[in-house]
Amino acid sequence: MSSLTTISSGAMEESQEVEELVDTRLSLVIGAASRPPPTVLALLPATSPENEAAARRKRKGQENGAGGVAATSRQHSKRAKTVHDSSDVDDDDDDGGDAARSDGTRKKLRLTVEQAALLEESFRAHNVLSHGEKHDLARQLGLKPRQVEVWFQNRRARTKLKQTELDCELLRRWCERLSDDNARLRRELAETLSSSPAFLSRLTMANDKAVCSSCNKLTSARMPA
DNA sequence: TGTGTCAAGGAGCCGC
DNA sequence: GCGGCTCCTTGACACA
Repeated sequence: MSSLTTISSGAMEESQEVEELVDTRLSLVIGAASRPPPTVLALLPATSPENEAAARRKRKGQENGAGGVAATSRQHSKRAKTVHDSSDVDDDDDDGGDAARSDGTRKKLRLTVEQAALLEESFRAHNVLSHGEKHDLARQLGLKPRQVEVWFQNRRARTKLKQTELDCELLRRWCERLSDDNARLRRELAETLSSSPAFLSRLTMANDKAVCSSCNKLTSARMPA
């Protein structure tokens, strides 16, 4: 008798390794029960334009050395714009907000409870402001439009950070669960195989595989071309 | 005094 | 080319 128990081709079309079959097929069954939450799935591609842009920036930053950013004509034009931006706040002269002090240091603006509450409320309504909304809100709050804009930008960043933390946690739990399931199924399979040779034959037959009689492992039944 | 939080500055990207 | 966005960083401030 050969060391390989050859089994004829079965009905299954797939020609994956049986071990793969055990790993993936069974995991998929588990997967159906322990699928990652939608938010995590949405996160998985990790190739959103934003992420890619960030990665590009990071790479570029590294190329230019930590912190040292090459001065390009683009930067110069942007700098000019930024200067304009901070003064775009045409309206609302200095209300003490972020005004620089005479010694060059800047005074930190602390929003009042009322201001923060109103900002939160409008953020919940919609997290991006139109030009008009920004100015209206600024007038209501007695702040500069630029300050309202900055608050929304920072608020969006905080929201995103929170969501990322949440997704990481969900992903971590999902991985743990998959590992547990995988280990359990491996145990169950080993038990089944050792207690039921007939089952093993059916399994291998279905996948055109053979069982090595010495090590009991599954291998391809086909001869190399 | 060390640390966390948060408003603001600045660079770079993208869409119009 | 401009405006608005994100990301990263900085600096002021509160608090243990």
